[in-house]
Amino acid sequence: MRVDLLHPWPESVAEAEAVQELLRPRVELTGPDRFATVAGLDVHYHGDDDLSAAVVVLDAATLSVVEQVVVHGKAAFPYVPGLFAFRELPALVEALERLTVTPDLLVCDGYGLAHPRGFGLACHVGVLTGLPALGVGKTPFVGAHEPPPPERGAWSPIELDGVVVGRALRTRDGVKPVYVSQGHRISLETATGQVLALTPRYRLPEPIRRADHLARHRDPAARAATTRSRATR
DNA sequence: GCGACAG
DNA sequence: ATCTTGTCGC
Repeated sequence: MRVDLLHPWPESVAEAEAVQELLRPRVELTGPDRFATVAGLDVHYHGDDDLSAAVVVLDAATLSVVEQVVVHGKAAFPYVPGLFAFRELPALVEALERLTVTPDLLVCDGYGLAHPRGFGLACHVGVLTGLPALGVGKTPFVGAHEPPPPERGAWSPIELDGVVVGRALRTRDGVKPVYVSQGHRISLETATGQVLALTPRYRLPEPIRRADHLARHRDPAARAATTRSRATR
């Protein structure tokens, strides 16, 4: 698939924030509620700057892998809270461009609307691709919420300045919730339903788990070398 | 063995 | 965020 960056790459914090403000109005909060294929996106860091970005496309009904891509690159921006997306976006975009299929929904590791400027990674990736996108965070990052009841499927709203920007969602009985927010072209209700449907077994949705594993174990030779040197030590 | 969790 | 070690449990 083809992806346009839509803006020059920011050289400063101020420019990056301006890009977010510029693109935020393009976010759409409604969209389809059925998806045949779903892609998980994740990035794994090796040291300070080197990273691997993985995209794994699953059949939404069976959760079997349709296609997967991993690319290696460098972080494209310093780490600044709220500007996290700029570190990973170029590598993720390159991985998406190498796909031969176009997924119907992007499941991002991180936040979407639940973000200080309402434009987290899931919104950014969604706007660049034009595809429905949602974000799943592993830790509470912004906003306030009550802990949801302990049963799988239970949720509580995440509020920022009195506005609901996401949900703390229990995907397994008695296990820490995940934090779901809209990225692009999806309702919060649909995003919640999709996360549950994509999480039959573990805490995190299957597409994200697959992408995490792919990014983490990108190079079996390098991993074997690391294991050997640790054993020698 | 893999995943959650401690901290 | 990551790494490392151990325990519990499916």
